[in-house]
Amino acid sequence: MSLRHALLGLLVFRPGSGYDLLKIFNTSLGQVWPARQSQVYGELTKLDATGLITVTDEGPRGRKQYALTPEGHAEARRWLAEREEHQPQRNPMLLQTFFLGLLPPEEAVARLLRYADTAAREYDDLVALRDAEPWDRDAMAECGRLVLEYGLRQRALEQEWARWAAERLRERRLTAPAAGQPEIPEPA
Amino acid sequence: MSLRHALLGLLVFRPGSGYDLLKIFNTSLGQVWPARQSQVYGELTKLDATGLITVTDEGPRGRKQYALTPEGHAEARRWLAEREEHQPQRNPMLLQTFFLGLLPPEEAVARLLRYADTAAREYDDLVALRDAEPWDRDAMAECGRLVLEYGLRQRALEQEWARWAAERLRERRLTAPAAGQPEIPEPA
DNA sequence: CGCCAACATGTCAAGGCTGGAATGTGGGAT
DNA sequence: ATCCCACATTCCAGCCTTGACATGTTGGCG
Repeated sequence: MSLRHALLGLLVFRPGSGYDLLKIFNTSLGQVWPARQSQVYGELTKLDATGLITVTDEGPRGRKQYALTPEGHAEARRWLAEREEHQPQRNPMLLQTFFLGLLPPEEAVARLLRYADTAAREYDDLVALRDAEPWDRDAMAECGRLVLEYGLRQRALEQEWARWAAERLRERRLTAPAAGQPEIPEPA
Repeated sequence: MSLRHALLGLLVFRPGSGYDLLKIFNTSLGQVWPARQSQVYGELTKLDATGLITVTDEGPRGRKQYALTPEGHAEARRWLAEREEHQPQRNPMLLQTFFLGLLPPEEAVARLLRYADTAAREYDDLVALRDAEPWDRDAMAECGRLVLEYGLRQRALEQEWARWAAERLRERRLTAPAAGQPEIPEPA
């Protein structure tokens, strides 16, 4: 339930409307904590009802500007101090990798190499982003830079790993031909 | 909705009961796709209702052994061939990192160094696992090894990144004292 | 002046996931 | 013979998330 805390965190910096917050989710924050429109508006309503945030201003198109209440500020502080133990992440790519042995070896290798390519492309995108943005505007940008760096390294890792895995599978195919296990071949 | 496919994938190798499958989720598979008991049993029931799996044997304590039907096999094949685009992962650690600028610098640095320590410990655990297991039993173990390697590299990355980030924050604290942004200090 | 892209919010059904509770059986160790 | 742990399943309330649909406004450009 950390969407709540992401919103509170953003509101510490400055008050904003659902629309404002949403824009942040669609760019930077969404890279580490995706959230849809309906979810953001819904959560804001709840947060308001709970008294953690409050409407401080109403603008043109029914715009409602939210800001933290003292309770909200306290909750943000509490959350930030808290240690969240990190549980395993759901990773579709690794899930498929787990079952890659069910594909014919050439296909499995090809798949891994495609992963590598994708990662390489994403890496380049992030590099471009890194070089385009001014990262010393404020504390949030400062930390955004840290998170971006993580993404960068992650993509590099993904690429190297996928190439390593492909190589390993290829070798295995040559030395140990058939491990006598079920496969999923082409459909008849 | 990939829990469904994880189950189908496992059942390609050998038939099994909910209990059997659950054990796999609690160890290897759960590292890339966590699932609780209630979810596994629920999904098996649905899968059975859909006709993708079927009960092939009933054992002692109401044990039901499931196996793939031809449709289930086809669906597993379909899924494995499919390219799932990977959307951003929710990452609680990075979410907190994003807001680390709200903490006093020393605390932020300490936090990052704790992340590094955790990652280091997890790394060691995975190394132990790597050296304990025989990874050439079958195709599933083979690929499990690939996934483990990913976890290994991931932990190494996390550690290095966290140290890098801590160092960067520390430097910044010395050169550019206050960025004139809101902070969350100690409670009064 | 008219139009459109951006602004701005609300609502809902359906499905996924969590966490807990409830229930009962059987094999092996003592 | 007994006991206990591992085996084994079912159900549920409640929250989170997704993906749509629905609706209306306004500032600025041509």
